Amino acid sequence: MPNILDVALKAHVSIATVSRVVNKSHHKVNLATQERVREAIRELDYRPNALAKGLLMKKTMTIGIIIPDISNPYYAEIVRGIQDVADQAGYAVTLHNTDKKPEGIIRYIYLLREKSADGIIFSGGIINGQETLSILKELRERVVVIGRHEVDFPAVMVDNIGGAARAVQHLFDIGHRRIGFIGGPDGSTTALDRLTGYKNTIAQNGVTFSPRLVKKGMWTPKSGYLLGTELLKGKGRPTAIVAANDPMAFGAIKAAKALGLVVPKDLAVVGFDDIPLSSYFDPPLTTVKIPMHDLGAASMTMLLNLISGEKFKKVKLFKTTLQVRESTVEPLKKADRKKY
Amino acid sequence: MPNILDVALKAHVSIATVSRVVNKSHHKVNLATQERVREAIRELDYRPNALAKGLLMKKTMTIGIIIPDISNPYYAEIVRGIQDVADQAGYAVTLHNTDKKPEGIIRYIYLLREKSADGIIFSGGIINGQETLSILKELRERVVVIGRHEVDFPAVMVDNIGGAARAVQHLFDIGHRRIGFIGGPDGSTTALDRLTGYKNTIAQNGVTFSPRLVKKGMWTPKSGYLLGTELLKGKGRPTAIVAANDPMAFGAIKAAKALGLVVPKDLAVVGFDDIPLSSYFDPPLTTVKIPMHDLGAASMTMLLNLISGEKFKKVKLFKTTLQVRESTVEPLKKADRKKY
DNA sequence: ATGATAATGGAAAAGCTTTACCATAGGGCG
DNA sequence: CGCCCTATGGTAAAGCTTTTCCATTATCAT
Repeated sequence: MPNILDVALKAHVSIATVSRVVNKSHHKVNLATQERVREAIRELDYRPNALAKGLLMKKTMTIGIIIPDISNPYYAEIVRGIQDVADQAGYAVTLHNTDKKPEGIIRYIYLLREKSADGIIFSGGIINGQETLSILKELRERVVVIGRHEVDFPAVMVDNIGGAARAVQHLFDIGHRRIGFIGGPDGSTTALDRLTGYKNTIAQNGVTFSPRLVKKGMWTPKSGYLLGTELLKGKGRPTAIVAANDPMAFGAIKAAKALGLVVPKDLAVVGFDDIPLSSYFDPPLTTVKIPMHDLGAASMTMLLNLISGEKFKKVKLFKTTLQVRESTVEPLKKADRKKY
Repeated sequence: MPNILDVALKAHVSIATVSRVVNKSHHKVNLATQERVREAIRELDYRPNALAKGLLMKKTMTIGIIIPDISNPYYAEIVRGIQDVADQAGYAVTLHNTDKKPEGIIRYIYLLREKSADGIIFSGGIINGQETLSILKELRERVVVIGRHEVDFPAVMVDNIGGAARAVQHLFDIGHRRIGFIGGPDGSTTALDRLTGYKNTIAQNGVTFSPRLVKKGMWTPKSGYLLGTELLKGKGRPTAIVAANDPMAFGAIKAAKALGLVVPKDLAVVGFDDIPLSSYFDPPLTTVKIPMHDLGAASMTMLLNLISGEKFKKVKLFKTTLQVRESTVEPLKKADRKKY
């Protein structure tokens, strides 16, 4: 690979001049000289070495994303949002999945630090423990977090509590009283918030919380199926189920069908996230819509602000909306749908 | 951030000694000295700067992935496979989406070259044009391609032609003669191969190709719905449809239902890929299973071989298998299922 | 014609690591 | 007791860029 000296030699100028041409320095360079340099660059197919540049400038134009699992559509969509903004701004993105290895987060933080990443975006998983915090402290000005508020970094938040509340209230509104909940795994704040919204709302409607009606899933359709079956086979079966994400809702619906129940007549089901496939399901899934792409985009925008040192609001909250479809109610006329 | 000199000073040794301790050089270092160095490293929380290291060693332990769109579950799964292997081997991964910008590929190749990536994995999208090829030529020994064979790089292949053939043959076997096809967009070799398999197989079964029965989709459920509607509304409607991926199959099934058709009685539908949700759909989707995770893992393994200079087989072909479910046939007993 | 100023080009340092090569000191052996 | 070898540690170069100061040249004006 040619370096700047090769170019300088070929164009019969100094490396300083080459750099000035490449970086459009305000320091003036004779037009003819510029052309000579550009010609040499073209012939050699020269590109400045980003490693050397990064080393000197303390800027790598690279940020890291740390998420549990890219094959989860929820995170895939967030990552896409991040990338769209990052790419626009000239930043490259490295991706790191933390699941299947508990020590993942710390390892990746160190890795990113070694590689001089300009910033980090976290989503999901668990941030805690003294070690993680102390490591993060050093990077404070370069971290944005999605979906958690208990750590004092800039954050993009989702109203999960409110979303779950709306889902549950919707079920009460259409007459349900025994409402099951298929949540996420321990340690996920998203899962916790969604559960909190559920608890709050049943209490508000004068129903006592029954631990039997609450299960902890693993975000997968399979766990939705398994836990849905448990919920529906036990005595005092719920007439409605809220699942903490759409794939688990699909699993629960499958479980209901396997038991001969008809959705929504015998069992109403509400999901969470509104992944692209949810409206194509049969029945189309009522779900709490999360603007995943926007979440990602907003977090990257924040990080950009952080890097450039601009002032900005440290917390951005995204509202959730309930998409009412046919897994909770028989098809409605448009006019009626509005009230939810 | 502390550097190696800070450590050396603190431990009262030279930087060479520090490096020896850090990199476990065979050059021996007094045990007491080692401990002093390690102590200093711990106190300063020192980590070697990967930029400087990469610059010197010409090795960055980073590879790039260039794909059309991470929010497509097909690619998300491939990326996960790549990452699992890469992570194991200590490599970080940068991700680049090419859709929505035709010049994407070239831009990312240059970017990766600037950043001294140790290798690149391509999947999907279109590689052609003189410029792209000439750029790639310089990188020849560091590129692995997934799903295309017309360029002379090491490749991980999928038997898309055979898969489509099996899907179509299955439909013939259960009595269908008018079989529609919802393919992918122009320029996608995957889409092309799947179409070829379709064409071959209808010909083998003595049916003449009818352009009317073939549509070009965009991989999305929406395009499946739209094109499914077109297919089913026209005269001489097909009794079966093969979709080039699962989301489009879901769309087509929704279209059928909207028209009052029952799947599989009035219309049989086969998808492609077998994404996790496919078996949870209603009816569970018959589909050509692609081992996406393995595809990604295999490509990264190849790239690792390429990097280490080991000999390896330059082309790895993955077979596809037909998952027969209830979108083509009423539930079968296990024994019967075998024959497909 | 000469001095001053503007226009342009160059040299060198900093950023951080690894490693080949060199230097030193101490111990063992003759 | 002196020499040599071995064990250990140090020095310096290479890898490539950007940018700050300097230096040079040429042109213009007096």
